[in-house]
Amino acid sequence: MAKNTPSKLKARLPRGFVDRSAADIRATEAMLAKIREVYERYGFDPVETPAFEYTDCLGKFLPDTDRPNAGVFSVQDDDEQWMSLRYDLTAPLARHVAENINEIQLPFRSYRAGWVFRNEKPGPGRFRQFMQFDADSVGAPGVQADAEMCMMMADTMEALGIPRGSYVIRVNNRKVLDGILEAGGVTDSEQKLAVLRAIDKLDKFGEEGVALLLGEGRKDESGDFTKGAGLDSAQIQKVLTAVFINKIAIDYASDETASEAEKSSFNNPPDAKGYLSNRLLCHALLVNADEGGIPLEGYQELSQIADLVDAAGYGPDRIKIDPSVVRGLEYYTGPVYEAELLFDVTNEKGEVVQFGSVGGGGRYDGLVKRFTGRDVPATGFSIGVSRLMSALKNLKKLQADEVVAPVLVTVMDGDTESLARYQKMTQELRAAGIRAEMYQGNWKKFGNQLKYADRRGCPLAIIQGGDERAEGTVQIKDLIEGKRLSGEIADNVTWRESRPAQVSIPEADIVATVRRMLAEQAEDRARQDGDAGAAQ
RNA sequence: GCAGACGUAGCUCAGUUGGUUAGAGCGUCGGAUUGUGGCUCCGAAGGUCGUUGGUUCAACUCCAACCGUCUGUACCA
Repeated sequence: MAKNTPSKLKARLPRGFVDRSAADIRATEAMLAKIREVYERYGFDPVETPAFEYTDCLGKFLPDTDRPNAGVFSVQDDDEQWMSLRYDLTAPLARHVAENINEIQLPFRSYRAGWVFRNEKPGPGRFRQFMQFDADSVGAPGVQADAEMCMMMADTMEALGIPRGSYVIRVNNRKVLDGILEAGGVTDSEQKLAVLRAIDKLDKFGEEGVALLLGEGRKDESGDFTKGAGLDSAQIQKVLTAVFINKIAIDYASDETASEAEKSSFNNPPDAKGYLSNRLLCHALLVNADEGGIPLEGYQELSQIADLVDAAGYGPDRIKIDPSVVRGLEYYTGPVYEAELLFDVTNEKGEVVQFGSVGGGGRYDGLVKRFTGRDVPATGFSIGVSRLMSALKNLKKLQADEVVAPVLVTVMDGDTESLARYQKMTQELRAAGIRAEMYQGNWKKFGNQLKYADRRGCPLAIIQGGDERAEGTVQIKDLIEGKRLSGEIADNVTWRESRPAQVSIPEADIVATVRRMLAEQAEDRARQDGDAGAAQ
């Protein structure tokens, strides 16, 4: 017999993309709400741009004829213009501001959450579609705008339930890195990039690894060789000293010189003997830079940020000046910052994974100017919502209060008059604000209706057959309690006939009874959660 | 992009020095039980062994290419 479906279509998800479950969506929504609340409180307003932009507006990735989709997903419009799916939310914002520059009142403070797309190799925790949540101040030239961004990031982390000490916002300045390279005699742009990449690998390969990458290169465990930046040993030393200064020369503040913010961060993390002072660190950086012949402007800006956040009560446990922060290679022109989690993140297999940053940003003074020709300084940051969510799952800080499944109104008789009665009961429950649904499958198999309710996690089932209707009652079955009782009954006939956890009530009392039973179940859940919490 | 490992049922995995008809557990569906979930028992469906080509009397097994997954690495706005 021939196969009747010879060319059955295979259902498959494109690699690097995921379907999202109800639980994921609800958790994401909860996170977005918390982030939004912080941004709103800081006086930012929502603005949204579309997923597609003309490719030339997005930045450096102009489709070339060989690989038009390298890095970004691109398509050609009817008129042959190249369009691309956005790969971040910053470039589209710059386009929006430039296009509406005459209507927009600067400084323009806005936020947006949205999906972005990158056409690159997916890996664990790395997808080709993921969500970012950005906030930007456009037309804000001073470092006070950058300092504000850092503080807002810190507040956002805490609003999401990440305790102080479990995250840190690290701040650097692109001008610092440029200055170091300049003083080190690194002028070739390829070489500059190689140096920045090497510095960025600190958390992955350690200081020795970075030193190798700054020099000849480094061989990884599989024997693959990565070519280095080719600096000589004097240059390497200069770069390492300037960049890793707070690792090399840890300079703890004494109580006499500490600010209130620094004092409040004392002993946090708990076993720390003292604390690094952002202000003293910046002082040391300036002195060092001066001696090393490195331009001072970047350091002066960092120093201002240190003073600003300190005065606002943000200690180095929350916002830390760190000259090793690199942050992307493209459009940043001044302060750069990134949010890092300080607790271990484990994957499904229970292994600790390198997590990296969960958000970052910086000053991009040139981005709007590309369109307008006039200086429009801007600064902003982005939170990687998808990444952060997988980390929060770990910390058990995800919105835990599960949405309770609907009450199921079962169907005993399928004639229109009966169906109308069931439908009316369902609507009465809904009108009372109770999630409810009428069984929509094959009603003739009553066992399947309860099986459905069980697997769906329904808390209650409403049952009214001919007998109940004749006496004007309904049965309400507590499926949670019934499940518990099932453990005590081995024989199926007894199990069926005993109708466990089932009450008979007058039809008029459905809403009140359902409401009461749901409340009781909620109390039970709360008690169990409490017990579980206490046991930990 | 580069290197390596892997690819057998919806899932987790057996298996074959190349030889009739490829197995198990779990899951799914049906029945025992036409008005009651779970347990138990009985039964069924589900595979061109990743794809294509090659070697061979014979390929799930050997070879090649491709596709996909995973690991490392490169790139990462």
